[in-house]
Amino acid sequence: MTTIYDVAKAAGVSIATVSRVINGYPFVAEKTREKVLQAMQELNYAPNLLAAALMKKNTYTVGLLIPDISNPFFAEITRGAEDTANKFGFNIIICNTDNDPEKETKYVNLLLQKSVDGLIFATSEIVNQNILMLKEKQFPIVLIAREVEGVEVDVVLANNFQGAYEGVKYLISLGHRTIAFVGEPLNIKSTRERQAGYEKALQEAGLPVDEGLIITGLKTLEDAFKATKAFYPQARPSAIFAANDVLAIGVIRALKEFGLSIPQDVSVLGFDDTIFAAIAEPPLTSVAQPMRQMGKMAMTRLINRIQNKEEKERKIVLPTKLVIRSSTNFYGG
Amino acid sequence: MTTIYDVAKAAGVSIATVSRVINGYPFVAEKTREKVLQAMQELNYAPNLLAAALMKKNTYTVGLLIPDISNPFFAEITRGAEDTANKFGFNIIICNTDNDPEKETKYVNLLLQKSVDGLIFATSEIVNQNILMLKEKQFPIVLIAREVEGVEVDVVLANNFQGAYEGVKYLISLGHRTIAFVGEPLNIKSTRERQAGYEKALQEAGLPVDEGLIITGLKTLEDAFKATKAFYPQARPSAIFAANDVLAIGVIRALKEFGLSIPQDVSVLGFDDTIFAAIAEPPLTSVAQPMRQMGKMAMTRLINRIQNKEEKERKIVLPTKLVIRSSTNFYGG
DNA sequence: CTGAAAGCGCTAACAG
DNA sequence: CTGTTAGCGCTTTCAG
Repeated sequence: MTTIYDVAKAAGVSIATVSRVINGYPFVAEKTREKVLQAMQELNYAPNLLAAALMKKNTYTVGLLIPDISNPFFAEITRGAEDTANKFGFNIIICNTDNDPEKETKYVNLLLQKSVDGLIFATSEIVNQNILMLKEKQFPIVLIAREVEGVEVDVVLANNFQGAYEGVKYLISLGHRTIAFVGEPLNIKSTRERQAGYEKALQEAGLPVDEGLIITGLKTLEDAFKATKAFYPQARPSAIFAANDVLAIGVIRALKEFGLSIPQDVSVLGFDDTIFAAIAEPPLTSVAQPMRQMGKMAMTRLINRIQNKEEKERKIVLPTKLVIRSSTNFYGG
Repeated sequence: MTTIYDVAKAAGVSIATVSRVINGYPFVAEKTREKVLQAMQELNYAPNLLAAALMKKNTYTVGLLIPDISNPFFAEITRGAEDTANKFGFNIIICNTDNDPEKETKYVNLLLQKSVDGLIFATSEIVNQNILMLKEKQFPIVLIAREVEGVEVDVVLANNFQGAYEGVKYLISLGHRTIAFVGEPLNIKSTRERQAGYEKALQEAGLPVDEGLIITGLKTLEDAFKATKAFYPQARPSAIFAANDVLAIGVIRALKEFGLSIPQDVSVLGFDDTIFAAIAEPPLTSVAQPMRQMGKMAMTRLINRIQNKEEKERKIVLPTKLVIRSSTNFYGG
């Protein structure tokens, strides 16, 4: 490994001068700079960032804690985050927490020992010890996709309420009057907001909010499949709003087993607009969360915070967008 | 930040001794060890791994270069790799290269400056400068999913030939006699191997290899869709083997537009068994690559290499597995 | 078994 | 504008 000493010797200057040109320090004679630059080139020198970090107190590395990278939703967020990290010369360490607080804590501690400059959490539903601790230390963090109440921290998320509201309004505009809501567990705030948006749209249209049409607590495609098999025969909605794409696919699968056609017999609306929506059969109309954009914003925010700690915490709410494909149609159409 | 000096002072020993207990050095008096441990506890001390790395020459961080984390295939590999990295106390930095050699080079250089202990490449189709350079430096690397000819490096991949062979044999056992092959560009070695497996199965069954039934050079769902629309009417195979799941979905979509039912009219076989296979309609029979396993093996191998550099390079070929779902059926069934 | 001392490769005052 | 000198926080001889 060639070090700053080798360069200094080759260029006939002191290591301080070499350090100055490495870091673009302004008051270096043009001639000296050139000598140094040339020596660096010739020796194929690249500064050891570990050593630099030890003094400078930053590593240009941040951690990204997500439940599971194999979930396309988080993979998209990660892509957005990594792209902008890269743009600013940062790298990201990814950590799959599986929503396990202990795993999360272990990761956080390890990353702190490695002196990462900041952390993005795409994982916590409720405030936890880690976030509190980091917040207290004034360590740069930003939360993504899920809001956490009770602490002032930066957070970026999509407008779940508005997205659901507009999606259901669209179904109503298609002539649907009996619209079911199929969602995840209610302890997730985004589920509650999506449900609220659904109800608001109904109410605004003078339609009743029927408990029998609201099924929540569903986590998997299978759950949605079974729930639909169970509730559809009595309820017979003409449209179903599923609070995420995977649930929507479970719904569709169950409907098909009843011999129904989508969207001729029943319209189905999803949420998230992950890759699943495009792959589904029929391709799913879905409320798109700007996943990459969320990753991008979160990272931008984090880097900002890293470089300028005194900024005030902010909640950034990104708009959703209804992506119309083939799973929705006019009532009776 | 509390340092090793604080602990030493609190425990009434030298920093050398503290360092020894941190690193589990054996010859420390039990009493001393306990004093130190207690001081560490009380001060809530955690060693600065950056400083340690500067001396020890390892960071317990490795880089993972993939084309795109938002591609479920690579996301699965990443999950497998991260899990085992974590198990061994390593972290991974992920890098999306988009198959761009320049981006790759930039990442490699940056990661080297950050002193990562090793690198996994899930990206390179052909030998490139980066790999050659790293190999020459004896820097620990392992390649994954794609074989690269011309260098001796560790590589882990699935048995593409065998997988294709068995998949097509299965179609033949179902009674199919006219089986098409729909694949990616032939400059990708895995495509060539899958095609070879397909041909071997046909030949072994005494079936002709018909050029008109072999379509390659396809990259996207759209490509497969269009290609199928174009070739199906003349060729009329009773089964189609698509060399990956996304292509299979494109094929199915085109077939449905012809008013055909899957698998009653045409059987479709995919490859990879990504999440898409389960989501597809109908759920896809697919040759599964053990993606997580591949990530796991690659990481295991890398860590081995990091800790024991003189090992010999190896090529690890993992078996595939045919996952039968609903897109395949008896000929005429 | 333990401590002193020398560095890992770099940055950051401080003189000059 | 440039060099000297302290470290950053830790590991590792080398004595003892």
